[in-house]
Amino acid sequence: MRNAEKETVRSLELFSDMSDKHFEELLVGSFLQRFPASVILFSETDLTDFLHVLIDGQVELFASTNNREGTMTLIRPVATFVLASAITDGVYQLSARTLQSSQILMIPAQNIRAAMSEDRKFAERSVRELAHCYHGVVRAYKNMKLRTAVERLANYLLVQHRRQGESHALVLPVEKRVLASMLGMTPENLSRSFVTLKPYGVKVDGSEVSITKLKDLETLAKPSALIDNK
Amino acid sequence: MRNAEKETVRSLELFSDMSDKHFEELLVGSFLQRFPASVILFSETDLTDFLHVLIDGQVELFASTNNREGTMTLIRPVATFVLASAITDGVYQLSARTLQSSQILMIPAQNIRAAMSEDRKFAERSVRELAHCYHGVVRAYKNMKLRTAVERLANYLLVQHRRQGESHALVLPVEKRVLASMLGMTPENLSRSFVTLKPYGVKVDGSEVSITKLKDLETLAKPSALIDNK
DNA sequence: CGACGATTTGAATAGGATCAATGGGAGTGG
DNA sequence: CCACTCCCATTGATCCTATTCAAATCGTCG
Repeated sequence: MRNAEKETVRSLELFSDMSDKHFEELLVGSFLQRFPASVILFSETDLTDFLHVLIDGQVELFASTNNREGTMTLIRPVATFVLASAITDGVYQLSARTLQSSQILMIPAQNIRAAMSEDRKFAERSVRELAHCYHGVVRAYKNMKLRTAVERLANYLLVQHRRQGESHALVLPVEKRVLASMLGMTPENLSRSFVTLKPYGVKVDGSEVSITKLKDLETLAKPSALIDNK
Repeated sequence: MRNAEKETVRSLELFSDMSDKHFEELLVGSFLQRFPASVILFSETDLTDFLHVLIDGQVELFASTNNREGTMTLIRPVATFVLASAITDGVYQLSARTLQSSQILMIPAQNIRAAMSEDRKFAERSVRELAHCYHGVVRAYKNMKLRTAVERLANYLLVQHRRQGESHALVLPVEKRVLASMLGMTPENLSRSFVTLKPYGVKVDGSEVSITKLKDLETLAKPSALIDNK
C-alpha cells in the first residue's frame, strides 16, 4: 500500500484523529485490492470480515429477497462502507458489487472493534459516523415513503444539479438501470418519468441531462431540507 | 425521579456499564414527565434538545413532507429514541407523538455528548446502539422497497405472532390507521389487505387477529431473516 | 343520547409493473 | 475496420396495485 492511498484513508474523518500507532495497528491484515466492474464483493448473508474503504471507483449496495433486488445506496470515493456491520459482528445485511473498476481497502472487522475499545477518539468518531449513516438511511426511507417516483427523480436531478455546480447540464453518474433501482422503480418507469419531466424543462440525451426551467422543476419536486440536503 | 424508574433506565444496555458517577451527571437537568396521548413531543425541524427515554406508554416517530405524513417507527418501552440526533446536535429529523399516555425521561442532549467523550464504555455502547438502529432502518427500508403492501402486512402479522408467544390469536398493538401508515399504505388499503389474507387463514375482529393457517401465510409472506428478525 | 373519529366497503382513478418489441451503443472477434 | 452480439434504453399495450373520493357502519367517549 503506497503512502498516497494510506494518507487518503487517514484523512477520512473517521480515522482523522486516531493516534498513528492505532492507525497502523488497524491496517495489520488489511489489504488494498483493485476489482473490475460488476464484481460481487460480498453478499448480505455473509459474515462481516472487513470494513471496506472505497478509494476509487464506484460501489453499489443492494438487497435481495424473494427474487427481487433493489439498490439501497451508491458509494462514491473516498468513503467507508458497512461500518455498522463491522461493529455488530454479524452478517453484512447488504450485498455489494462494483459498478466500475474499483480500488478498495479492506480492513479486518476485528481490528475495527479492537480500535473501538482502545482508542477513545476513534470510538467518538465512529459514533458520529454512524449517526450520519443512520440519518442517511432515514432520509432514503422518507424519500421512498413520502414521494412518488416522479418526485424522487425530480429531487434526484435537483441534488445532482447542485452537486455538479448548478451548471446548465449534469451527467448521470450511473447507468439508468441502476438509477431506476436506486429510485425504487423499473427502468421502463424511469424512462417514462423522464418524459413526464420534459414539460418541466428536463432534457435527456444519454447520460446528459439539462435543466432549463429550474423553478418549474422545483415546484414539482418540492425539495425538503430534511430529505435532500447533505 | 424515583429509584424504580432510575433503575429501569440504568439497566438499558446503552447505560448499563457506565460508571455511577457519569450516570448521575447524565441525569443533571433531565426530567421525567408524563404526557397524555396524542401529544407532539417534538417536530422533525426542531433542534435536538433531549435524548428521550420511553419508560411507559407508546410513541410514534413520523415524518412529513408536502402535506404527506408517514410513520417511520413505533417506540415501545423501555427504549431510548433519537440518539443519533442527540449526537449530531442538529435537528431531530423525525417528529414524535405519543399514541398513549406515556412516561418519558428527557436527558439534555449535551449531557449525552459530554458523556460520550468522558466515558469510554458509554461511547462503546453508543456505537453498538447506533449500529443496531442503523440496521433497523435498513430493514425497514428493504421491507418497503422489496415487498408489496400485502406482503408487508403478512410479515408484520408473522412477527407479532412470534412476539406474542405463537398463540392462536394476537392483538394489534396500535390503531389500524397507524399500522397502515407504518406499513406504508392507506387505512382503506389495509382493510383490503386483511381481506386478501382471509384465504390464508387470517381472521380479524377489531384489534384481535387469529392465524389459522400458519404455513399458508408464511408461503405468501416469504419472511426473510434479514428483514424480519430481531 | 349524540357526536366524532375509526373502520370498512364500493367505485373510479392514478401510479407503477409487466410483457413484448424495437432501436442504439459498446465491446468482441474475425 | 466491419459485422455480430449483447445489453441498455425506449416505447406501446395491458395488467395489477394502491390511492382517492364517497358513503355507510361501528365504537367510543363525553
